[in-house]
Amino acid sequence: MSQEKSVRTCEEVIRSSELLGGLEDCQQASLAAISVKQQFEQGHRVMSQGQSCPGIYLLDSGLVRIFRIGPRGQQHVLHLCGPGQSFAEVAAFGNFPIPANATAVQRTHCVLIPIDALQRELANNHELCRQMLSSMSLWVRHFVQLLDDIVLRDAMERVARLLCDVPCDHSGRLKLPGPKKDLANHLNLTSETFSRVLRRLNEQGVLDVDSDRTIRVLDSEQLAKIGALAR
Amino acid sequence: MSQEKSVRTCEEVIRSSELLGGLEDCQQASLAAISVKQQFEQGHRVMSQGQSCPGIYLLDSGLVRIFRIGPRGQQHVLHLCGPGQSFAEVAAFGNFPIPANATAVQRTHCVLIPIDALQRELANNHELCRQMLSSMSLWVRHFVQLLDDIVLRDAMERVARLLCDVPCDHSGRLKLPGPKKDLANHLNLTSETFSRVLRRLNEQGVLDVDSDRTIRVLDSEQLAKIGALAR
DNA sequence: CTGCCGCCTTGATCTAAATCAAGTAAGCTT
DNA sequence: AAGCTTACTTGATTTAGATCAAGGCGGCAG
Repeated sequence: MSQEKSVRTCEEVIRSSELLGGLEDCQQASLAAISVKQQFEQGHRVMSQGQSCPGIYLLDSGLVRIFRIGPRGQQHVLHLCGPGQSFAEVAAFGNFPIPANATAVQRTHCVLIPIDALQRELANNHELCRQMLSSMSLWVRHFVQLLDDIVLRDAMERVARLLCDVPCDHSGRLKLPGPKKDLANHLNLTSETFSRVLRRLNEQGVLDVDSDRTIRVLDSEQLAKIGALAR
Repeated sequence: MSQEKSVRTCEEVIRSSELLGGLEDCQQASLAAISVKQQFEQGHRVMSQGQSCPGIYLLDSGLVRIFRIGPRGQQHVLHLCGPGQSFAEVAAFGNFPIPANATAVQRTHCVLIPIDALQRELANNHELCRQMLSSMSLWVRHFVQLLDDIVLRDAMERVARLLCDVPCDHSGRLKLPGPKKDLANHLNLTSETFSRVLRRLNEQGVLDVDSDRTIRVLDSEQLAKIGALAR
């Protein structure tokens, strides 16, 4: 139900993507021309570490878990990739093998911009290059922030931060962008700890956990303070 | 003593830098033409979070600690920047305020490529753009690796990895690239833990700690195994 | 309807590494 | 040479969060 989103064209997906949405129409069109639509069922592997990079994936709908695996088989979720976001860009621009794994958390529709066409475009299109350089800089900054969220902040601070970053409707209601266990893991917490933190925030009157993945923020002031929003 | 390195010209420093060493001579020359030499004394602040980015710093000699500060004043060392390396590139390319602090660990000589000249060069020089895009991709990969070293590996594994990455002379002797406390902090360990891990590796016959910052690797096989070098 | 399987919650216990607390040693400045 | 300071080592104790264990609850397959 509500899976009729896949009617969007490649060009529409490109236009509404964070990575390429800023390009001019003609550039978007030329990328769209050589793009391919792909669909992944829930739980299916999208790519694996070490593979050569097929290109850039842009998400139309669904959710993809990007993760790495440790020496004892533990997973770490680098990124929960939602609609409008992209993955495998880093390997595509850097021309190295895929550095992480990806599986579909839900059924997912996406557009693949094949690597060779992309490289051709990059070789010719200076403006594209400049924009992607800027995007990659932001991406470095993002990971640096994640890194020292994990290093410098405790469990409650990390969760508060996450909640502050999730878009929130008029009445302070927000929807978690994925399963709690994946969100927790992304913050380097167990789902147990995540759950306990939410409860404590609830007890302190900062939050109200509605239905499963919906949360109402009662005191966004306090939440921001816990998150220590002096980046 | 041995501080006579500062005789190198801007162009020489650019040529031997990891970031810009791959450029053509004429490009290097044009950047050198507008570069400025700077010197920082031990302990001096080079830049602070939130400042606007003055440009790219390339290290000629010395050592710079790049770090962020947590809500309780704790530091996290993102990068110990040595000769040939650079810092502030990310903010320069992304055009945002400096996201970290920097102080000189020792007296440091470096070359600053001012931001405006750099931006001009980037606007005109497609090849430069492409190379920097590739560099930033590698930089993302680097931080992702650091991130899940910290998340997925225990203290001994992290230290083993660090030691494997440090260049090592013919007879297995290597020199730590900075003070132990900074290296430890970079791996999200205290210097106490770092010290204890080295002792254990010594007891296990993998290492022999020579003088203060020099270590002889006795069993590099074993060291690599502990580091789980299946990236 | 029933049984199973993920996801989540909650409580009890455990543990890796932090923190605290002494030192030692090397490099300075005076 | 005496006195500082900074880097490092080593041991004892603490702790945040992980792990283990036991349900609860909702969805969906049969």
